[in-house]
Amino acid sequence: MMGSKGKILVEMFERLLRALGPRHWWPGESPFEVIVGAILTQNTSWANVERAISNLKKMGILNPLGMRGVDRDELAQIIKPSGFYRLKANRLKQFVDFFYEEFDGDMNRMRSRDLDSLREGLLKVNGIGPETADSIILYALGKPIFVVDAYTKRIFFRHNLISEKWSYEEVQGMVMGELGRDVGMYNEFHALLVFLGKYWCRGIPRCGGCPLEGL
DNA sequence: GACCAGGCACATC
DNA sequence: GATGTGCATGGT
Repeated sequence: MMGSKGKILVEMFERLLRALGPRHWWPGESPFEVIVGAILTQNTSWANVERAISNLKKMGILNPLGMRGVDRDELAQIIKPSGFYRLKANRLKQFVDFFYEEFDGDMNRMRSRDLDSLREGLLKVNGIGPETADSIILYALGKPIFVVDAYTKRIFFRHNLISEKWSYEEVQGMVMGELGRDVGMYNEFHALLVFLGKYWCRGIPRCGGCPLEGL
């Protein structure tokens, strides 16, 4: 039996999907590209990440072997447009090290690890926090975990589903408890919330005419 | 020129 | 556990 918050969440999801259509997330041609994007987009606009991704593709190093081979300082210059570039070059290197140590650079092997131990492992990598770990698990590996981000918190708070001070795990736990495990829905819901946050709350009008008006 | 963007680690209290 | 700060580019 679904709680009252669950009903609001479902209504929210259905309205957003109907009004905005499927978002086809995550943009990226491979799981590895999705992971790199997840790290590069930390506190950074996606437009800037796209430039960095495009540079990586041009250099032919948007793959595990290529990224392992490139020099850290050179990598930093290549991803410069994404901002925090020295920091992020380190983080990408740390992830690739982890990827080879734990999974021998094999995405299928990574995918075959169970969700909880995978999340635990990812969180130990310096530079991978809860949102990045969950984005990797959901969007690169297709496992059922709900991704929380700044937009999600803001929208849920404004619709009285959470308080402002709920932790990441509390928000995530609420959603997963109410909705049950559904990879397809988690995928679409998070994408829709980000889209709404970017192009409606900030971009175009304000609250007037918003698909969630009155909820 | 201020403010923001699909966070995270680390220092300090 | 809560709060503050550095990290850096490019768009509005």
